Amino acid sequence: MTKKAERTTAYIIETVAPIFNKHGYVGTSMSDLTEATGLTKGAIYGNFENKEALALSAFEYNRNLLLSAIDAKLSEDDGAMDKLFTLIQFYKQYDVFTLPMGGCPILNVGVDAQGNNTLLSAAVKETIKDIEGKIALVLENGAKSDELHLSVPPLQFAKQ
Amino acid sequence: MTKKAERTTAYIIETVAPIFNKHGYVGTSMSDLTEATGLTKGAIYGNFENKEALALSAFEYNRNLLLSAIDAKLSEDDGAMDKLFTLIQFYKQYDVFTLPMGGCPILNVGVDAQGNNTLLSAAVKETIKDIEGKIALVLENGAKSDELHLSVPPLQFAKQ
DNA sequence: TGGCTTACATACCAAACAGTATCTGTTTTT
DNA sequence: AAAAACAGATACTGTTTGGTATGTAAGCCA
Repeated sequence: MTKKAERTTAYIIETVAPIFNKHGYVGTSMSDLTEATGLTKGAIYGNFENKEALALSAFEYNRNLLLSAIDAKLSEDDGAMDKLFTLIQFYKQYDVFTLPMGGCPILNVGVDAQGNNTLLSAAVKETIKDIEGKIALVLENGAKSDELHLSVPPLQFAKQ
Repeated sequence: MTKKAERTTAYIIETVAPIFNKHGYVGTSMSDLTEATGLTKGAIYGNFENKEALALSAFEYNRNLLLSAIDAKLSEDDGAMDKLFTLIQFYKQYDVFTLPMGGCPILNVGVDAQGNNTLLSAAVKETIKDIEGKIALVLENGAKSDELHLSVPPLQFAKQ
């Protein structure tokens, strides 16, 4: 059986992730989090070093949700063109997908952390590169498509 | 001669606008603003009712900067297609234009105020409609172009 | 130039902030 | 079942928050 603390750590992240995503880092207070989780500050600070570490974990949680959803969509089809098509389909209903986590985490955290939080900002940039890499891979594997993928990928995320 | 208070009110807005735009509403403290302006809280609260009113004025200041820049670009040419072209040119160097005001105010304030600030959020929506209206007008005036302008306009701003 | 008015500074407030030291109850392990 | 380890609650810290009441100096008009 998983240790008690591991479960509450996961529980905290799950509960806290959409709140951080909606209200931003500075816009989310520890009181908001204790209220939402039903736990106390002692419990939260027992599982996370500080607020920033918690926010980082929360972002990574949302980020993984998003990345695995993309991976799932990409593995549905075989052809490169088909992959791209379902990916575009996915981004067309992107807002309903990101609704439960409080909007696009990349956009929200990206804007929020811009001038405030170095660590979060770096994590966002890395995630964007990750997704760009995934798309670039699809393009490269499809030998029929040209190499315009250098300028196109960034536009994909901004659309939402 | 303009009254003293009017000038300091304008000075406060000019100084404060990029700060609010960069750090967000909650991310900007009154201390940040007193430090940046060199004034005291008494001075600021003498010219603005509260923090929210100040943030709103700051956004409207950035918004006007943006809108008048668009208007200036649009009045350069005559033909509808030419107007659209220079508009796209403008959005291609949009990031360097919005750099002095701390990034795109619509995106920044829009994301920041999403779940937090009703007034700011409404002001952003109104601004987006304004810009959409300007583009729609260009499309309508050019009789040669179709009426795809219902779905296209929203994409223009997200690109940055 | 005098006296009224406006503009700004000073000093302060209660509330909320992130964070922590300590204690107690509950799991594990032996 | 007893001992050791751990998870979580309580109660508190110093600091910063937005906001204000009062004091003072500058601006303005007669």
